Amino acid sequence: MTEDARDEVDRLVAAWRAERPDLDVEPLQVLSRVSRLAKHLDRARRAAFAEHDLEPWEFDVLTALRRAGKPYELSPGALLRATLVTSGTMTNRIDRLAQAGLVRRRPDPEDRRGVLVSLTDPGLARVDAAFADLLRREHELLSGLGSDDQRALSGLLRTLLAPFDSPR
Amino acid sequence: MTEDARDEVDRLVAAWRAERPDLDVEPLQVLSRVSRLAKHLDRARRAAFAEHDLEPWEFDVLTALRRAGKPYELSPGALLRATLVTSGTMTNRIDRLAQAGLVRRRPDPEDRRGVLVSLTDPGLARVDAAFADLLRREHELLSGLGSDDQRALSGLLRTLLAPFDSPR
DNA sequence: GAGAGATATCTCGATGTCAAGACAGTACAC
DNA sequence: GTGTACTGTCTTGACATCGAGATATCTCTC
Repeated sequence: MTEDARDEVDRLVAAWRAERPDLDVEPLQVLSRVSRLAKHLDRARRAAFAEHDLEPWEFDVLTALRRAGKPYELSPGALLRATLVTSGTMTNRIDRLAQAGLVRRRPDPEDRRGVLVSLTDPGLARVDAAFADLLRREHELLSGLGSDDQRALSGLLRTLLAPFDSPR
Repeated sequence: MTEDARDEVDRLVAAWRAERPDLDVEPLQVLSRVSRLAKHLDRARRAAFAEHDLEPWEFDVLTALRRAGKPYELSPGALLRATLVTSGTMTNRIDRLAQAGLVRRRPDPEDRRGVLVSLTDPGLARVDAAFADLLRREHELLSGLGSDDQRALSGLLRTLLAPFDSPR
């Protein structure tokens, strides 16, 4: 029934049970772990990118362009949908990346409201190096789980994520 | 071999496989989902708290105090460890919560460097209302998973989290 | 082909966070 | 007891983000 506290969330849940035995705090077992893990991942990513002189936000934009394939070009709108930030933020990000010489902006020839953002050669090199490094580190973070467990985990997470991604 | 794209991460992984077939991008199946889910959860939480006139950061501090039990009092240092923010951020948060009348600061009688922060009565009422509401919504978010799946998921997440929480 | 509404991007002000460092007080060894 | 290292909190300045609104362009209906 009562498990040992193995991580911070176990302690957190135990504390809630003591204080509010009337509430069902089971959801925290999953969702608090997701939030806390994401916070730790952010920090790990920040450390990984520091070696390549990239901020996490820079990496996010550059990888979206990299994934698009040649000619590594997307609209700001597509980029903000890929990165879950607001339009003001994306404008700002593109400005700074362009200033750093990692991306380039040009008017969309097919839509005069629009703009197209593409990777420069230095941008491509940087993102490829940082991505390889990130994968190496993430592989390590997951070394505590066998591949069956990893598959199970990603499947469960997909179920939770689906209602956010698909609907609408 | 090839699965249908069921969420954004499936699409993301498929795009990477097409662009960089030389890399093992499996870690993204787990870790990108964790990050994206956390981002969506943040938004959901923000919406839930808005009804109680609380920001997520306010909620985080107030719940840490609430969990501590009577007299709902902790040092800033304990609070920042509980919330994973830096000391400057915590000072700022406490200032604003005190100004809003939700917490109170007093000198630590046992350590003259120290300070103790405690919930006021309005603070206690607000956090209890918001927490009950949050649990209701989180329960709903998890309704796609049976209780066995939830247990499996929290177990797997605990394994990933443990190295961050326990080791020194 | 004119008008209404939708879309794409950018601007601007407010805000929360972090990192680094300042400062006061404590603990421990000698 | 004195000196040194450590701890707990706060200050400051830089910065990334958001939200709301502005502008220009496109699309669709009539």
